[in-house]
Amino acid sequence: MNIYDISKEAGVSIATVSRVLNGSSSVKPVTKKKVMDIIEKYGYTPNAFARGLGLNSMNAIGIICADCSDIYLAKAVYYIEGNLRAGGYNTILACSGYELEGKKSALNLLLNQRVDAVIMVGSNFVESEDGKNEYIREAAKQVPVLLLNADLDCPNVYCTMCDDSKATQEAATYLINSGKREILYLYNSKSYSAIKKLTGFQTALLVSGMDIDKNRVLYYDGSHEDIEGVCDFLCKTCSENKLSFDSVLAADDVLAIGATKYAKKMGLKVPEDIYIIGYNNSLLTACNEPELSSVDNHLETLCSQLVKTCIGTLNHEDIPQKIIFSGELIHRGTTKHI
Amino acid sequence: MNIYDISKEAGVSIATVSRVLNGSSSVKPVTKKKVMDIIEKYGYTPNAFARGLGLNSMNAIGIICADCSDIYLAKAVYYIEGNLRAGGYNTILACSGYELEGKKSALNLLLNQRVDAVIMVGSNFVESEDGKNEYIREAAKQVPVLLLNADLDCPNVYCTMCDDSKATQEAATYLINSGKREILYLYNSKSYSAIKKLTGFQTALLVSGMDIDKNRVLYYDGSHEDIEGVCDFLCKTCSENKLSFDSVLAADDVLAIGATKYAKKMGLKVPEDIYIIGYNNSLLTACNEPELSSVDNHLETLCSQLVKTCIGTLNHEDIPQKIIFSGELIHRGTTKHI
DNA sequence: ATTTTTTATGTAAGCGTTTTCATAGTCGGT
DNA sequence: ACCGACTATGAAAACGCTTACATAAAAAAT
Repeated sequence: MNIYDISKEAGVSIATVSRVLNGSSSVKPVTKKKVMDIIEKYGYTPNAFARGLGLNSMNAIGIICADCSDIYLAKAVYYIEGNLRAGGYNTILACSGYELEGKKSALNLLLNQRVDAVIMVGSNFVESEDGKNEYIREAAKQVPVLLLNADLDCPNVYCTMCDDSKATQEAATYLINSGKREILYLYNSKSYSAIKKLTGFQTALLVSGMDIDKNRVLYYDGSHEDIEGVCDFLCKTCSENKLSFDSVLAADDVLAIGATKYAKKMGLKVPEDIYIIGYNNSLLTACNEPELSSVDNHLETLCSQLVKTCIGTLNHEDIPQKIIFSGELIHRGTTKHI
Repeated sequence: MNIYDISKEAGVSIATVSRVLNGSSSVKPVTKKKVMDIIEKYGYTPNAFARGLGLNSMNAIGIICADCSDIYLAKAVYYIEGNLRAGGYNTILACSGYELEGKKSALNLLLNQRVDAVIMVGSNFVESEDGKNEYIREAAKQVPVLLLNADLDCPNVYCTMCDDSKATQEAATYLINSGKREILYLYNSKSYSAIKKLTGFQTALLVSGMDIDKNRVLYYDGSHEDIEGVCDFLCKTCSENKLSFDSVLAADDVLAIGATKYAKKMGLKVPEDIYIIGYNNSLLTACNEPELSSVDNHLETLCSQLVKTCIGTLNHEDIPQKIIFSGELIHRGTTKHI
C-alpha cells in the first residue's frame, strides 16, 4: 500500500495525495475529503524512509545520555521524550557510558541516523578540559546540539541549565548560617558542572571568611549507585585522616544517603549532630531516614525549556543560546530549618 | 557527499561502492581497499533514509515503556538499549503512560517509523482482560513483538519473563515458614503479571493450609513513586479496618519501603516485630533501614535474552516463543534469614 | 465577452541507496 | 589456443515520497 494505490483509488495524482498528507498547499475540500476517506479506509501511513529521503529529515531527535538507568538521567530522558513527542518528534535514544569513546560513537550513530538535532543529557558531557569537547563542536556543524545542565560556548550549541554553582553556594551558605563549621563536601564526577558545584561550595566558605580544608573535600570514585560503597569509602577515608565533620554537602543524593548511613554507623544523630544535604531532589530523598534535604534543580522545567529551544531552532526561530534557571534547597529531615 | 561522489573518485560504479559498504558479494581486494580509502578520506556514511528505502529497514527497534523514569523500567530500557546497540540496532524510544490510548498511539508511532521490531517493556502491557490486548496482536502482524515480563499467546509475539507467580509464592512461603501468619500483601497494578504475583501469594497460603484474608490484600491506587503516599494509605486503611499484620509482601520496592515507614511509625521494629519483602531488588533496597529484602528477577539476564530473541527472529532463526526465568529472594535486613 | 489573476491539480525530476541482470575479464583444463 | 566456469564489475530499475514547474480550470477584473 503506497501513495500510488491511494491516488489511483481516489482518482487523483500522487502529488495531491502528498499535499493532503502534508496539509501544505491548497487542496479543494472535496478532494481532500475523498483522499482522506481512502487513506482511512486502508489505514495507510506514508513510508517514513521515502519521506525522510525527500525531506532529508525523519522528525527524529537523538538523545544521548551516559546511562539512562541513572535515576536522575532517566527522569530527564522521560521529560524530554514526552515533550518531543508532544511536539511531533520521535526520540532515538543512545546510551554512551561515561567514557569519551562511548560518547563519540553514540554521537556518530545518531548523526548517521540523520537525526534533526542531538540532545545531550547530563553535565558529564562537557569536560573541563576543553579539547575533549571537540566532538561536540564537530557535531554542531551538522545539526543543532542541545545540552542539558552543561555549558559550552559554540555556535549551534544551545545550553539549558540550572546554575549549580549558585545553588551549591546557597546550600553551603545555609549550613554556615546554621552554625556549621566543619562541612564535608562530597562529589563523584569531574565534569564541568561538577567543578562548578565545587566552586560554589568554596565560594560560600570564602565569602563567610572560612578556610577551605582540602581534607573535607572528598572525591568518591565508585559507582554512581553504590550507596554501601559510599559509606565504606567514608569509613575508610575518615578513619585514615581522623576526619570529623558537622555537616555534609553532597553533589548527588546517592552520596548524601551514603553519608547518612555512615553518620548513623558512627552513632551520630541526624539532624541533631549533623546536617546532610543532597543534590537532585530525587525519589531517593523519601527513602532516607530522616528524609533527605536536597537541592532541586527543576528538572521538569529545564527539560521542557530545552525541548522548546530545540524545536525553536529547527523552525529557525531566534533562540537564546543559554538559558539558566536557579536551583532551590528543599528542606526535609536531614536539616533543621530555622 | 553521496555514493556517486565516492564511486567517481574511486573510478568504480556505485554498485561496487555499495557492495563494499555492505560487505555482501565479492569485490576484488584491491578495489575494496581503494574504495575504503576514499570513504575514510571523506568520512562518508551512507544516507540512512535511502538505505532504509532500499532495504525497507532502518536497523532500528522500537521500545515502548509506560514510564522510562520508573526506576525499574529505566534499568530495563538501559539493558535493552545496550544489547541492541551491541547487536547493530538503534533504539527508538516511546513512553506511553499507563493508559491504553497512550499505548496504542505510541505503538502506531513506532510502526509508522518502520521499526524492525517492537519491544514492550513492563508487565503493564498485557491486560488481564484479553480484548484490550488486540492492539498488540495487530502490531504482531506487521513486525515481531517482544514482551518483557508479560505473557501473551499470539503468533509473532515473543515473551521473556520471570516467573513472578512462582517467585512470589516462594517469598510468601518463606514468610510462612518463618512463622508469620498475618501476611499483608500490597500491590499497585492490575496487569496480567500483577495478578499472577497475587495468585502466587494466595497459592502459598493455600498450600500451607492458611486462609486468605481479603482484608490483608491491599491495592494501592496512587503514584508508583510516592513512598509517603503508600505510608499514608496504610495508616488510613489499617486504622479504618483495625488491621494488624506481622509481615508485608509487596509487589514492588516502593510499596515495601512505604510499608517500612508505616511500620516504624507504628512503633514496630523491623525485622524483630515484622518482616518486609519488596520486589525488583532495585537501588531503593539500599536506602531503606534496615536494607530491604527483595525479590530479584534477574532483569539484566531477561533483557539480554530478550534482545537475543529479537535479533534471532529478525534473522529468521527458529526461536522459542516463551522463555521463563526464575526469581530469587535476596535476604537483607528486613527479614531474618534462618 | 475578454483578459488577468488565482486556485487546484498533474507531470516528472529528484532524493541516495540496494540489487537484479547482463557483460567483460580471468583462469584452469583440455 | 579454446572453451566453460567463475569472478568482478557496471547499468539501470526499484524503493515511495516531496516538490518545482507546468497547466487547466475557475474567479475576478475589465
